[in-house]
Amino acid sequence: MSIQARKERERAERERRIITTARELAEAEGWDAVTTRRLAAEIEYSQPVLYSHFKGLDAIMAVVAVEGFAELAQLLHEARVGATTPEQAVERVGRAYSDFADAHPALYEAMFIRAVDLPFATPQAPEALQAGYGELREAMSPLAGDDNVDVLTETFWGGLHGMVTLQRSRRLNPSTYGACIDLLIKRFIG
Amino acid sequence: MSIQARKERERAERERRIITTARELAEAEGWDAVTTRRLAAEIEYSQPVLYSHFKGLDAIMAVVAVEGFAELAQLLHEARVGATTPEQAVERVGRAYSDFADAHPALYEAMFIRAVDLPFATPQAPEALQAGYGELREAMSPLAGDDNVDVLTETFWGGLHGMVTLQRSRRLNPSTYGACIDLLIKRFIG
DNA sequence: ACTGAAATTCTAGCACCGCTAGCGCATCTG
DNA sequence: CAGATGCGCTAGCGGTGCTAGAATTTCAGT
Repeated sequence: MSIQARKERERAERERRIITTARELAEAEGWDAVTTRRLAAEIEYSQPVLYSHFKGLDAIMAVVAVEGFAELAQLLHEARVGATTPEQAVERVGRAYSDFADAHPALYEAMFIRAVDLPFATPQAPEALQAGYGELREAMSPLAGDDNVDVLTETFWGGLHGMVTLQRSRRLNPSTYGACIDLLIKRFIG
Repeated sequence: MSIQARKERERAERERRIITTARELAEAEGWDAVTTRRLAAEIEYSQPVLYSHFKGLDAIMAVVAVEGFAELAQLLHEARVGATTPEQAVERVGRAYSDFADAHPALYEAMFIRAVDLPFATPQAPEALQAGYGELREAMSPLAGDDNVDVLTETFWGGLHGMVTLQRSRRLNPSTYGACIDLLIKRFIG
């Protein structure tokens, strides 16, 4: 059975290489540069090999997205537990979200702009995604008051997402972006 | 000069037909269905004709987007002037924006998600776009208080845009979407 | 150790994309 | 009526995601 174990291990390694190569390529040159031919050349296999691991290019992007969900969830968690007041928690979480989007634009794109075939607001959603949402929710919860916590969480998330996407597509005045994030947070703390 | 006038008129009509066909096709089947071959077939000319009118497919989408800016600006204006209080103005404008996005998803996509080659937060931006922003700004202005009006306007816009885009890509719980819009507006009125 | 079977990887190709060079025809000018 | 001009066409380039089927490698049974 050792020989089969080796093959499985090598196959898993190749799959990892596909994913990390896709992510690196996307972060370096954007998702448009991540083509099946390019990816295949990069891992030094032929195109059809990709399809023995994934259903298609979208599925590869989805796996990268899930990786991103995990990293974001971790960052949001650290931001939240590092706060001393509920208000500070919201502020830190909001800033962590915005910073993450700025630091990893391609990753953010896979997570929240492209890759529609992932389930989102359901129990079938990836665990890491639910964890990230949970961090946001946990931060908002003490400040909900009469408002429904999920509505509040989704709205705050929507606000952050909107700022992030308008900023990244150069639709906002760049010089006021920071002030906008500040104001958004203020409106959800008050 | 009458013969040349006729030719110019016919050429302008053909250009209009390209634009309206692109928009109709996009609204009916999404922008992915708007290909040069499809568009050419629809207007009953060959592909290269498109390039005698526009630099490329992106330019066609940009023209559709500008059309959308004008329509949105008109809707926002009507919403704003139909209000009796500053708070109601913000509420009506916010709802008009969200309703517009829901009613014309492909148009909204061209305006605020794709088509990056249009100038946005500068004086070179299309007039209709500036007009739309102006309506938003006018609505927010009375409620700015100590906050910078442009920062407030961009932030409110960002919030709306975020809700709209997360909703359209099915990343939100559909049953709470309305409540989220309500809450967002409330947070910017209070 | 050798041969047939099974699994794996490759080459080659499909149908499509945006875009363009350059030919042929229709129209206008002298 | 001949030549020049401009317009729309056919055909093609290099690219895309994806796949059928050949070829190679690896395994299993005698």
